[in-house]
Amino acid sequence: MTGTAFPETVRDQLRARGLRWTPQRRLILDVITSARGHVTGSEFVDRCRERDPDTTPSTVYRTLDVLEELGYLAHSHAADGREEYHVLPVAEHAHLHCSACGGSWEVAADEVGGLVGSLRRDHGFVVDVAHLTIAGRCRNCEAARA
Amino acid sequence: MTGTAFPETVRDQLRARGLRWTPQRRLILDVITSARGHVTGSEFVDRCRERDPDTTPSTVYRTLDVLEELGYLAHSHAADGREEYHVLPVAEHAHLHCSACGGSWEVAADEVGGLVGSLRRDHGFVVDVAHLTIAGRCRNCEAARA
DNA sequence: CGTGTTGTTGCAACGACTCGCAACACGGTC
DNA sequence: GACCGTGTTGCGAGTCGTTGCAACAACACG
Ligand SMILES: [Mn+2]
Ligand SMILES: [Mn+2]
Ligand SMILES: [Zn+2]
Ligand SMILES: [Zn+2]
Repeated sequence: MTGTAFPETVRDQLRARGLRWTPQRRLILDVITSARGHVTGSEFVDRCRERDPDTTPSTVYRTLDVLEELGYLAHSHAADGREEYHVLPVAEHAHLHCSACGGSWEVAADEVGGLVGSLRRDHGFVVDVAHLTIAGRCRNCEAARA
Repeated sequence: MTGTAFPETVRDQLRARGLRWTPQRRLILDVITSARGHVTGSEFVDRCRERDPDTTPSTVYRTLDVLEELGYLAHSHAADGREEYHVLPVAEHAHLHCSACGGSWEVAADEVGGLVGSLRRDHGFVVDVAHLTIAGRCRNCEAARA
């Protein structure tokens, strides 16, 4: 026996909350299912348009918002402020962005655990780790600066 | 005797690099001089327009870029990805943004020193602290969630 | 002071979202 | 299967920047 497929799980989750299952949402779920790693908002729009040229950006962005509220996605921002989405469930992580080469890396949640703990202790502030993007220079670019 | 005024210092810095001192840059420097705390890019455009209605956005944004390269400004991004500028020289700091109430706080550079050190040690990554924005929930909003 | 080089400006078009609103359609009900 | 209430879509307009390009002007030089 196999478990329920991902899109069907989401469908049931939506309906359980009084939300609707539509062809547009179905398409976006298919795109998510075949995605790996980070995908920007506009890349989602492009990928949806490949399968349905009538895709509207606002519908895509609104659906991504809904799916994020349901916990199926998390977004962060690249160094230029643009959105990047991550499909869940995966290990929670933050991001490193090199402003010199544009490269991007993931950082495990426990690597920023010290900071998360001290901000909570000293300021009562609860960090959203998945949204955290740290800009700077990667090892190679820093070395190349010599 | 008084030191050289801020705009004149910048003027000399620009000329020393083969860059030019223009009325538009002079105006932006005046706006910066009378600014306190965080100012977004579009707020800069608005404030310039108050003094000169002919101000063009692209000129403002390009000048802010130049001044950041010279080290007179630093920008970070609010939780929605929009730009925020800081006038320097001030103590280097990172930012906390509450995604519930929209509030914003500064975090001293040494409060994130542990993370900066471990990322450098473990990944060779050099963090740009001034660009760092940490999103989450502030003490009040976290308490109110109960 | 003209003159020429080259950095800058203004403009228009574009990219990445965001929002209000009216038409539409999902899906629970009879 | 028709009906209906409410969530959703598509659209147009708007916001916040970014970029290519031609006209312009700062300023070094003779
Ligand atoms: Mn940035
Ligand atoms: Mn965000
Ligand atoms: Zn790099
Ligand atoms: Zn708050």
